Amino acid sequence: MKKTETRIQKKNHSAIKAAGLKVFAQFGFRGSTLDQIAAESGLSKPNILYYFASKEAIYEGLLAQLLTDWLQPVRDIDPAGDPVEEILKYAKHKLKMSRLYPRESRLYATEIIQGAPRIKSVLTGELREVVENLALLINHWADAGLIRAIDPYHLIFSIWAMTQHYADFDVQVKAILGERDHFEDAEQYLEDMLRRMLTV
Amino acid sequence: MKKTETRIQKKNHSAIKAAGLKVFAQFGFRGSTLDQIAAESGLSKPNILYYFASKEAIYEGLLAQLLTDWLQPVRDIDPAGDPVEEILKYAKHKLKMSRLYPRESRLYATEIIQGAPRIKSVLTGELREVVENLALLINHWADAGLIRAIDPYHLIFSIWAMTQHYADFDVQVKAILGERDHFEDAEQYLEDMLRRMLTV
DNA sequence: TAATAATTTGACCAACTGGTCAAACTAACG
DNA sequence: CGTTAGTTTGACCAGTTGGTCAAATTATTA
Repeated sequence: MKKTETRIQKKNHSAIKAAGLKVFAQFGFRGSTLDQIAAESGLSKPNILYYFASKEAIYEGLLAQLLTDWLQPVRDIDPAGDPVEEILKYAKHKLKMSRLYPRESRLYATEIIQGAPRIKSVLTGELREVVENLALLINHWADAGLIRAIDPYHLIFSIWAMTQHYADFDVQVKAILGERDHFEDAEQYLEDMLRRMLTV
Repeated sequence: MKKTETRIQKKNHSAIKAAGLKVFAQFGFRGSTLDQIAAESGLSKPNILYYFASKEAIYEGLLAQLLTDWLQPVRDIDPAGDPVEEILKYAKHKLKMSRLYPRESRLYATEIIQGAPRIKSVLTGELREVVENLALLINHWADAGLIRAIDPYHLIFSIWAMTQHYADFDVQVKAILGERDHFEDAEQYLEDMLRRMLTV
């Protein structure tokens, strides 16, 4: 492939992606403008289009990156590990992502809320497959008496919902709890919840 | 006040609000256009602006309605009732709202994700107050030994996150579970989770 | 039914949109 | 240092945006 990326190219590509992430995560695809991304990145609009073919290309690049980053940790769950600890590890990882990369979470949320027009095939393809495998594993663990019998899909949804909530609804959480960091309490709560749900 | 609302006014006001809800919930404020709302409502663009002062007026009307609808059930929680059943009743009500009015949930989600520019004062005002009272009540119940000691704020967040997830991430849920209704299973899971979290 | 009030619309506008392009500029390299 | 490849930009374009307005149409009521 094209490993030949100039120093300038590298810098500007990432500047545009960072700016695009910031803007798209807040306003969604249709609500965002190239002018906003230009202003945010410090580049001119034509200059942005020199590095990316279109507004959509920036957006789709971000989404693609995101999806691989999110799917991997699910795949990394070890079937041979301790079930409760493996699920807990995954949930904590997801929560950490919400704390460190809330914009990515919001970008994904806006895309899904809008009906996932550009990634529906990934949802019914890769994502579904990965989740199905995890569900099988959880059922297997339950059958082996290692965890309590539980609906694996809704368990997964509850982990996603709770962890992403702290990124997506950050303003609301802060309006209620104040500005100080609340992720430690959230982790405590999440761990408590999962342990109670998974052990008999 | 102006109780004098014509038959036509009533019809068109609600047609515009319904169309606005549909469009805003999908694309957010900035991503939505009056032309879309016009097409969706079957009215012409100037006609819409005859009933609402601006695009923003439609949006803010929807948000205001939504907020009062969402705050009321929290206020309706009965301090004299059975703690677990009261919390369960609220959670189930919230889940039913997600099933019956997913657009309202998505509209709220987009607004919050975008930083809640138009309702931040409500969040730090009414919402915060209502949540604080509920948190006090939950702590009170715990002190009385009626429920397990638990972080009331994160409990509330987990209820919100899980219930709204089924509305906001509907496409994703359906991509994984298929198209058939999954709210019954969700309710079962939610009830199981809350009972485990609230009882010793 | 005639007059009045409410409703609807076509034509229009200035600002903004994503995107183009030739020309100017800058970095890299022999 | 000169040439070439890579970068940046101002000017521009056609389509869309929220919103206006006078005129036409329709409903209400005396």
